[in-house]
Amino acid sequence: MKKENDKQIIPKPAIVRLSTLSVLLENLEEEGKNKISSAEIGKLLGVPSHTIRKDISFLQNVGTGSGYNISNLKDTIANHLGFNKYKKACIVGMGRLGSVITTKNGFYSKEYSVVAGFDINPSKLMNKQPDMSLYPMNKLQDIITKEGIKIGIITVPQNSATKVAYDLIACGIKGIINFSPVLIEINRDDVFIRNLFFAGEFNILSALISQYEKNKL
Amino acid sequence: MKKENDKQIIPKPAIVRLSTLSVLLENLEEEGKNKISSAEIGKLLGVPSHTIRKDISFLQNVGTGSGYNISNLKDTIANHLGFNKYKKACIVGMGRLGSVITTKNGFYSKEYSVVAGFDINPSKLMNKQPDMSLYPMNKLQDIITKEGIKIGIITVPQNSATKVAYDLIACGIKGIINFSPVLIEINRDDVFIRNLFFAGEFNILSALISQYEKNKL
DNA sequence: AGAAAGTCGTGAATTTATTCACTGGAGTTG
DNA sequence: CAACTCCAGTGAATAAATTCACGACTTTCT
Repeated sequence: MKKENDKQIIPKPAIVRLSTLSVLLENLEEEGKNKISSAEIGKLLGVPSHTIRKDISFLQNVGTGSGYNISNLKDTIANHLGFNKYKKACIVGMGRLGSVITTKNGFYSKEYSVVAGFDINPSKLMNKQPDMSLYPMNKLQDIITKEGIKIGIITVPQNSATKVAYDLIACGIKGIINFSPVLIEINRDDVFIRNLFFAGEFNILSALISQYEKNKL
Repeated sequence: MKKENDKQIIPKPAIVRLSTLSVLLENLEEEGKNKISSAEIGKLLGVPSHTIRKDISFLQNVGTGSGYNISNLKDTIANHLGFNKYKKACIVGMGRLGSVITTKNGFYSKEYSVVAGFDINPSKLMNKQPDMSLYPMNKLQDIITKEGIKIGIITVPQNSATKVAYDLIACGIKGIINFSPVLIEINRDDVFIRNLFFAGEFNILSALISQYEKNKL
């Protein structure tokens, strides 16, 4: 019932599940719910309850003996996984996609904020968004440094995505959400990229469905 | 050098890597490149070369002894993973996000097509897109059945996302790309969901960066 | 208060995925 | 054409992640 060595490594799949779980907890909290069991969480995440308990056990004890207090659990995950350290992001590419995902609506993150937007095209910089400043590309280094931004979003066309990624990394960005359908080659292990291109997601679903069909025979 | 039992199961992480690889190959092919080695692929995907070779070995032999022919490899992956079976998708929620991701630009998939869009709000159905038909929600079953659609995209607000998901599944959809920040509970193993909500991605990056910082000490 | 039902936490067992290490084919060079 | 280099494929070893099984704590019910 104790945990001394805090440097224990958490399996990457567990990190991903816990990160997703956190979004769920945020919503449940807003709905006024305050308690949840590992079995309920498991159903929502599509994994068995023991996987959830194991994941949470990499953090610290937080269960009450009868379910988890949602608010506590959410805070424990955030603290332990370091969500609170990197809350600001910037986005490069203020075209339609860039504008939409930085508009504060139901799809915008409640916990993070995109504080700066960049574009090569000065006319795009007129798409003023509240709570967000727009800059030309030559301000990249300045703003990222000044604001201490560690996460960048790439919504530029394919042909410039790689260059943008390298620029961001050179400015100290450590995490990238990439919507452009190109893979970015990086030779360092301190920078993380999440590729969200739709073609890839289609492929994955298609493959999973096919595998299921094939294996059930 | 042979592979009889085609029902061998492919590790899920391998499926995801191969699905992503396919997008990469598509791009390289367009650029006129026609050969690539496992080492090069590995750098782009951020994994070691032997992982790539192993992944590809779950398919069938396709290497030439000196690298892979890009076009062959792409076709082998597509055939083996069944990409060709499910090329049509539909989308529910024709708001700004829905409109943007179905606009045929650099972010739109080249290999798949969203053939139908649905929305509760009839006024949204005026956002006419070329190559895509828009319908009210009561046409869901009709169109999905008629077109044989197996993949659905959810871009509706949180409060209706779950219901939409269940409707889609009831209509025979087997794969869902969900942009709404809610987790959808499903009790069947033949339906797959990819959650692309941004808050989750932020959390994941934030956690990965923090873990790196912590473990490197 | 005692019994029963529900739930978490966790070391150990098991399963799954990755990495290793080596074989042999393919292209290249002198 | 012989020697060399590069690279894919793969069974076996290793590492990682998941699952199991059970002890301990909570709440509920009679």
